[in-house]
Amino acid sequence: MLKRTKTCGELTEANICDNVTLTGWVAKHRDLGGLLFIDLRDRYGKTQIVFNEETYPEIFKIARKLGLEDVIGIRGVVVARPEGNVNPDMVTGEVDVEVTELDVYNESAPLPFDVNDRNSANEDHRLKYRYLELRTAELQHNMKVRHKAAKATRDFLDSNDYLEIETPVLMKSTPEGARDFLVPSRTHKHKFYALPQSPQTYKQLLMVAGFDKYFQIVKCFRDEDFRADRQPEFTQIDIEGSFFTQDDVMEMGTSLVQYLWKTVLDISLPDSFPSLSYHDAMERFGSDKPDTRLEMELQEFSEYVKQSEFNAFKTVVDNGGRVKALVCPNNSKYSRKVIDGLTDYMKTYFGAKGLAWMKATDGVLSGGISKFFSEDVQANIRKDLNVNDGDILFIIGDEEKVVLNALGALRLELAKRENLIDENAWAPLWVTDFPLVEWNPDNNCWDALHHPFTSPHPDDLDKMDTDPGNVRSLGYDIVMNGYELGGGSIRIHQRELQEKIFRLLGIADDEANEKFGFLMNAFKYGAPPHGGMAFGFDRIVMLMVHSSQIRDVIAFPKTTSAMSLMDNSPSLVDAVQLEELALSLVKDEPSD
RNA sequence: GGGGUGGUGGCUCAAUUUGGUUAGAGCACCGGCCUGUCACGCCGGAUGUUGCGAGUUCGAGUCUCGUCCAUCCCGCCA
Repeated sequence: MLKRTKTCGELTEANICDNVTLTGWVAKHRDLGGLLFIDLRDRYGKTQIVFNEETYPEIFKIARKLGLEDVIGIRGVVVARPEGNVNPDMVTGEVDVEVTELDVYNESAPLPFDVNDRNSANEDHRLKYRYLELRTAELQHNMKVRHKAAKATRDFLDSNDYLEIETPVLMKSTPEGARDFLVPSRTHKHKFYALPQSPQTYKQLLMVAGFDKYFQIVKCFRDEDFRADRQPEFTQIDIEGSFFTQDDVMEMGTSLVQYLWKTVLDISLPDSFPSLSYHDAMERFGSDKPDTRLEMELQEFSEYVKQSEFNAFKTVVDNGGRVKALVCPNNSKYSRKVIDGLTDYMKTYFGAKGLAWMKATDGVLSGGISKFFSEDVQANIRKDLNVNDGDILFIIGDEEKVVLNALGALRLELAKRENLIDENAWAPLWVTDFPLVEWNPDNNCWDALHHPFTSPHPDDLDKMDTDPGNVRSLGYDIVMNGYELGGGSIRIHQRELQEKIFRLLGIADDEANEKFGFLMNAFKYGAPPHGGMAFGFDRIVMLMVHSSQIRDVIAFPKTTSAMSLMDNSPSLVDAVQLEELALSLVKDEPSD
């Protein structure tokens, strides 16, 4: 085998006359008759190699048969390209390698798609041949960025005295939170491990063990339904520290994100990130992960409703509901048909009962529900909400949750339509003061908003028994461009408080003991106050490469139905395997 | 669990307002020509169970129903 002396991405005119050996893939083949050009590609770039029938007829004959993606090695001489034939678009465009020796290592079958063009096939097809898609320039780049981000993470945390400690992948199943992936135990029949949804309990135990600064870049697994930014297995940067306050964690998280963006992208993020309470984020942006690259905010509208004749909204306000509005430019684009489309979107996905609107033109509000508002009220609306001619107001009235949720989604939809988001901007922020628990009307119980180990806010402890819905937690999320990059909390480190929370969440004492007894026990033996957070590593890299799908930054991702199209997993297993595990399959119930 | 979009040679797409000859084109592949190409060019060739299954019809890529897969979204994801 020819051992390469150079890569395909480094030869320049400085190398002219050098004898070099290159290895790589045939990326392009241009046969001019007695002269043949091949673009040879490896991880580092492309180099044009030349075969000449006159000088090396034997080699030429073989080279002529080469096809796309054949793997070859060549020895040759670096020569300057003739005048006028330099390719300024290629790093190596000033030189050719005239081939004097050729080895063919592997001939490629006709390709399922063009690896020079990621758009040359549908995604399911590319996923089936993911190892080919990974040859594309885009995915090669994404994997490099992912590597750099992982290395920068380790460098940063290492230099701040964090220890990377691995935790088990086979662990105890807990039904709280997301659905677990289960792994049957052979040696303990009828028992199962679970794959971790996160190493949460382990890292807390590491705090008890005295590893006061821990981190891990770790795979996590959640068996829920998937999205463009959610895969069944994903990677977290998991971090925890002892004697940390919320500010300590947020400071560390800010520094890490700044370091990552600086190191990987050479981008300087602001010295400090803005911080919004959950309440303000919901009121102003209709989201707990607001995209603050966009200024448009939800505006209070109940006052004007009270002064109007619009009974549908008046009833909403009288019944304790909310009415809020968005002001959007370019009202001429919003024909009846377009507005109907938006209304459908609001109704179908966000439970809104409708979408009211008014247009501002020639100094008045017109159309939609404008006739229900007197001239004076209209004037106030225009002044207070800063409405200009050419704007359109969208208004939703409903119970609070629906209003905020729907308008939050509409805000993003309008931003997309109006192109209001600067794609090159970075808008990091913290969201704090999350509610500790949330009422679950289906099961008639309180659910932890973050997780059951999150500490309540010390100022709200007195409300724990009387008004749990208004107890804030010491939980926080970090948000970037409308994506939740990560989140965490100060944890409970006292057995008594933890027991109290479990009871609030409707987890009986013996159940809590069975599931989390090991953690509660650990708290008996000197547990330091501690807290931390976890970042969605895939999402960080996704944002860094300006993608909107984490599949783009995972080497071998799964589909939205959690299948791997390349190796066809999940798949059936042998009866023998099942027998060993003491498992038997239930016949599929006919659906419906 | 629900909604939207899509599925036609190896790949990307096309096939004129419910339908009508032999389902076309580009890329890739095979053969031939071509000594400065870099989206090389030119000539020729091979390639189709229109995702799958029913139905309507004299006739279905096209219409109806079901189903599978992909994708985006809602629910879900402590």
